Amino acid sequence: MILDNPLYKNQGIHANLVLFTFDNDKLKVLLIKRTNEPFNNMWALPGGAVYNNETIDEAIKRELKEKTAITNVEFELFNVFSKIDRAPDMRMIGVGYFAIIDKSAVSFIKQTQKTQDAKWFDIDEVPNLAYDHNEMIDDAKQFLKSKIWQKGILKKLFPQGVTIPELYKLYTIVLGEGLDRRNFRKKLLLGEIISYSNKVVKNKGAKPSKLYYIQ
Amino acid sequence: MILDNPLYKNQGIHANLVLFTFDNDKLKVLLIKRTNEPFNNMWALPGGAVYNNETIDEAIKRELKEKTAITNVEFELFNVFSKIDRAPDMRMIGVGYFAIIDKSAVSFIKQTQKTQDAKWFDIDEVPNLAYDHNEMIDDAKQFLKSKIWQKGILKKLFPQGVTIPELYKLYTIVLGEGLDRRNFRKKLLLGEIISYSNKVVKNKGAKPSKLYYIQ
DNA sequence: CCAAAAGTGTTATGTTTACACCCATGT
DNA sequence: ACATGGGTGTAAACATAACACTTTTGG
Repeated sequence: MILDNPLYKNQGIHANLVLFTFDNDKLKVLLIKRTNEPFNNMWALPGGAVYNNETIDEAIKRELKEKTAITNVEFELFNVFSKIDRAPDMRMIGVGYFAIIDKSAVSFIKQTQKTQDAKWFDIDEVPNLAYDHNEMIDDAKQFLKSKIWQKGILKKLFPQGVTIPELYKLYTIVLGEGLDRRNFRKKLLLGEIISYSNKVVKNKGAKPSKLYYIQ
Repeated sequence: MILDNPLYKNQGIHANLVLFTFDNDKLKVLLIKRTNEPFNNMWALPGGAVYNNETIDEAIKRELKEKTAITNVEFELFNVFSKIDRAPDMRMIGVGYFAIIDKSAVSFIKQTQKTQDAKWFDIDEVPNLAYDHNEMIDDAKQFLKSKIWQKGILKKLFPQGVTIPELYKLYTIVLGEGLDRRNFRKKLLLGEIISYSNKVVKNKGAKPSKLYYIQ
């Protein structure tokens, strides 16, 4: 009976992933250049319509693999988007997922078939995107804010270790200015979030930074 | 083109609301007795299929009003459910919303047309429900746990004031045993969550409880 | 030698935890 | 009078906030 009712007909579900990384002191987001209508040739978030034979989680994994060759990403729901006209042609509900991975995935993407279509954009240089994907990214940034003190996020971002100044830049971008550098360091160390690796990283014209591992 | 692809055909979206209240020292959830197939005569969460001419938020409001006459409820997304067979007949994605309201809404429901169909169930006495609604409720309980210290929740639950023992029972149910009564009181008062009303509430065979307002 | 950026410690304030006895009421 | 359940305070541990000078390096 539902099938006959125009109020319910022709609906679909989009699964989209806002995938962040932190590279070269910039917060970046992965975008794909579309090669189909609608929004052909526009940049968009990775993702697409959910198949009938898969869960939304599976759809995200499939789409990400197809379009970027990235696998083994853990992601998390952050919001659902249901404006009536968010997609042309058809009523599509958008389900937004959040993930963050380390910058070594940058080169990984470049090895895929669709290399020319996938690119990391600085979060401040995101162009106009297909659908409501700009809105999704804004929302995901807020979500990141609420999760940034979780060790899990840091482990995913810095599996090879990190310096405190590098972390400080990340937190400044995500949370905004105004963090005290000394208290920041104390929180990371006393809170047992990082531990010293006995290595240092050289800096041009300045004292070397100590390298820490995420605990 | 999407319309012709069996992988995408005949999908729909369910919006469901897990509506909690706290009444008579019990955490309760609102259920509706279904009067249509599928799952005719089974208890279920309020909600239903999202129309093409409304957002999911609007669908929740409409369904709740239709089935319980309750309006002006603030709700929040807590999860999305996408198991392939969660609905018979058709592929339906379920979007779960959370809300909590004060117990005076109990009588409100009884004044509606569908009174015999809507009932508050003690959270420990929820029967087998239609669809995956038991799973949704379990999930919403977890969500409540993460929000229970927010003043907004308490304001919605106790607009007419509350005693500390009553709050203590709520927190014990939601968070589990093991809260220290004196520290609990201190947190509420020093944290400026509640403030004394100069009224008391009588207790049988025991000292009266002070009544507090949520600040 | 100097500019740039990283490293470092103390004090005060607020928050959380642990813990046990007295008080008002109804029967 | 007594059982029931509500009310109350203090000290220790821990977390957060405010605040400025010294050290290492490259040019």
